[in-house]
Amino acid sequence: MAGSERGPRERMVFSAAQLIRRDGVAATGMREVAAHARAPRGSLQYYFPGGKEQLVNEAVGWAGRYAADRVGRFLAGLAEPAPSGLFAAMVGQWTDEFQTQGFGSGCPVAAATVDCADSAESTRAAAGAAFACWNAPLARALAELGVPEQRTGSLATLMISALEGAILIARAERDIRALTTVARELGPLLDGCVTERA
Amino acid sequence: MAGSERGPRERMVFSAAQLIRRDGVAATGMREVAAHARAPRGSLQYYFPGGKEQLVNEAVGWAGRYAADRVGRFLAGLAEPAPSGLFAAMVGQWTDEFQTQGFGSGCPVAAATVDCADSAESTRAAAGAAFACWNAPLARALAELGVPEQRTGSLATLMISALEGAILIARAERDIRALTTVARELGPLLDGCVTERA
DNA sequence: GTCCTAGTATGACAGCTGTCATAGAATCCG
DNA sequence: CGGATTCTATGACAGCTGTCATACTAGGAC
Repeated sequence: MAGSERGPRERMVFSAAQLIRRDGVAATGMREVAAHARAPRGSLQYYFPGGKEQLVNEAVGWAGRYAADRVGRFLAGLAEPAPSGLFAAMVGQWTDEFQTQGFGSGCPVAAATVDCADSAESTRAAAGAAFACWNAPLARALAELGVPEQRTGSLATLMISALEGAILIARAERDIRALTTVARELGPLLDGCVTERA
Repeated sequence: MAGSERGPRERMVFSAAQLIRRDGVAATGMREVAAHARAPRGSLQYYFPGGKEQLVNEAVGWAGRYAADRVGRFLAGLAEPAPSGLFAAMVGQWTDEFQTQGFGSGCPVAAATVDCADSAESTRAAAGAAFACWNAPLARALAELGVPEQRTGSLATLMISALEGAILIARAERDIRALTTVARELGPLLDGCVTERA
């Protein structure tokens, strides 16, 4: 999660995502984003003529694509292929972050949803798209792991739901307990859905 | 969810919870809370000398107690006692709200967590307490439904996680699909944990 | 050289935020 | 009646927000 070589525009989107997932959308200022990205403040209105809403939407979209990409990498890196292992890898990314970086930051898509679902329609739509963008490759991965097609979408939604909720609880409690719990309880269920060998 | 007969202080806490769950903590102003509660603005500093943080914390605490109370009512009103039915009732409360009131508002505890976990330690603690306050009666209810003691806490956490995550997705997509999905997929798993008859 | 464009730099704007100081009403006690 | 307590009213404060207008610099095209 390091970003420094890219252009100022990309750095600002990346920084926006980072600040949003820490403080929420409303508490994240544009001047702050520029400073965090070490980008000139004058470039904000140049790259983002749509204002803060555009910047936030792009940050949310970036986060969705990032999550989607990771699914593929987790699937490829699985020791033994099983849905429970994939879910454990997704959860593990968060337990690792919380244990090494602290509980300061959560999911930027969740933050955008909570802060903008009723106040900025385009941002709400961006968050919806981000979740969909995350769900699709996850469902494909489940299919590859032997889950019958008609359930892959539902199970992917369940996995994302449980993960997002556990992230919330973990941050509130400053304890990864909720994350390890959902991984442990959901894993067997997911594996129980496998009917074919890939 | 109507509050009008109580005193101004309670009305302000209640209004704060409503506004927070709609717009998030940062976007909710104190003047707005007073206006929404039809309470005098001058009373804010009188009832909440701790400022906005105190008001937010009390709203979060109220929400946690409200959720905990509902678990008992759901359990009592269950047609046939099973964990899946309890979970369906919890989910149903949200599908009902979304379908009748729209997707404008989510969970206030989630909003407080997202907005304050890294910026207001006391609010983060209040959110953690709210989740714990919700988890306890839910775990007890599962025990009463025949789930062995050592798993009740874990399953309660899984239920709350999945519900909170599905609320997020539903708001982002403006579709209750995620909620019905988690209820359908998680129900059988929950029932499968029942070993004793109550 | 000039011209054009991409990107940057500032400063100002109105609007809102939470907080505080201070004064005022209302209500009950004795 | 006086007096105390509880609650309300109001105006001001510094600080921050997103946005805009405007002027500037760099770098290449020709």
